[in-house]
Amino acid sequence: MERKRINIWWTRRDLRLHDNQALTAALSENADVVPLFILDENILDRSSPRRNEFLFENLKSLDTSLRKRGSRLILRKGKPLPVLQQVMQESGADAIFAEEDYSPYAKSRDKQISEYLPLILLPGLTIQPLSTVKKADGNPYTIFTPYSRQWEKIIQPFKEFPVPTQLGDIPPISSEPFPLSHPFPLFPAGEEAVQKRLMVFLQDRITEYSSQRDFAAKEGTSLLSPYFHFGVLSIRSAYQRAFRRQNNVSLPEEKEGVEIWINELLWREFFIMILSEFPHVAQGSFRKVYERIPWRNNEEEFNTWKTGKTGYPLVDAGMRQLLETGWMHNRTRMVVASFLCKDLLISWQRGEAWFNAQLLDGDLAANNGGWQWCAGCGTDAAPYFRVFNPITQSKRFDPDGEYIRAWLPELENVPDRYIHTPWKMPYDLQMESKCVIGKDYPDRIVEHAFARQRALDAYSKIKI
DNA sequence: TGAAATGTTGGGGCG
DNA sequence: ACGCCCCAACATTTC
Repeated sequence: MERKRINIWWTRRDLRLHDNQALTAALSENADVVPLFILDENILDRSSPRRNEFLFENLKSLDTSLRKRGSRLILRKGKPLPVLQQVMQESGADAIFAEEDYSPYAKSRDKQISEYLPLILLPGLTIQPLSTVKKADGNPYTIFTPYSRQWEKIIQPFKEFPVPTQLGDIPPISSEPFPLSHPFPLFPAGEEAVQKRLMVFLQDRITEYSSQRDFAAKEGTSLLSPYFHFGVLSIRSAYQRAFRRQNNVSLPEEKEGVEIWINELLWREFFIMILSEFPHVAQGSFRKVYERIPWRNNEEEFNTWKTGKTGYPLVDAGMRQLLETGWMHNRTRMVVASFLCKDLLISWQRGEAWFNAQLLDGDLAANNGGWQWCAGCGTDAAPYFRVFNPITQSKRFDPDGEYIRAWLPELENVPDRYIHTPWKMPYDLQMESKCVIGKDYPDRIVEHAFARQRALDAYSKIKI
């Protein structure tokens, strides 16, 4: 009798059992599957302790789901190639199945492994495989709008891959213990939790996404990004369900909410494509000329930005939300990024590195794309003269100062009238609100009108 | 997915 | 009735 096939399901950024093409392929021909995750120092050391913990939480959850199906997650530490060689040998596996990842490190890693081992890559990191969305001449898009039009034109209805009911026997091989980690109150780990979150969002909030998403204090966004980063939630499932939801709402503003949310998924896909096609963006500006911006890079000012002590309430609230929770509202991300690049003239790469060190959803493609967009040096970038006014943004998107007060307790008693501009408070009111400027809350690090002009001057110097 | 500066229009107050 | 001024509201241009 012929021996049963054994396949390794090497999970990397697809920590899920639902809609998983790589896992489905590993299970074909009735094979036994060895679920494997490799703790790769190349990645873990360059990531952040907090994001690693979030990863570990999700690994534990994946292990639990696998155990319910008579399997388990094998955890190994080390460099991927030798680890895979070892596990192949120990388990007698025939092939390795994994979801394709388009980031530079992942591509070179997988290419090297393919030279030695039967590694089969399958799509799933994006809604459509990257290679399908190209310009008529075969070149990649570099501008979002035509890219998204083409994307929508060629997308076909698809079936989600079902959750496997059982994964076969696992050979008696060893596994590392799971590293210590703690739960994140805002982002409960695991597929079950995220499925529920998606359902609630689609049911209750997505139709108001267009009108609510920019208000920093509200829960107007989906809060799904950390799950998308690790593939705990399938981007395809999320897209498909949102798309179906769009077809059963009737009011135009509700349709718009869904449409705009789907558009955000396409931005993600766009930036993954950009990083894949133009990997030099990980090293510097997409457009070379922007390497010449005369950044000031003042270390002290960079520190006040990181710790949320710039004296601009909305900026500081955002930075403290990031520091405390590992997440920041998207509107504030744009505001703090504009403030760093334009008002402080500190290199977008410094900001990118800090975000990457703090964010649970920190993702090279999206983070890099977002920062280059804000700095105005990217593919489909904001024009260099687009400088956010931190006060105007504050009044517009946190009108009652609810978000500001949530993250800046020292402004708790500042009256509404001064919540966006506490430095304008008369001294006796500062005393009364227990918020003396320069003592309880810092004075502005720089005056915006001056900083704006300075940024315009600096940027215009490098114009061709 | 901006903001500020500048230009235009139109209504109301007023001599 | 008329012209003039002021200014808000909106539109356009510029950075």
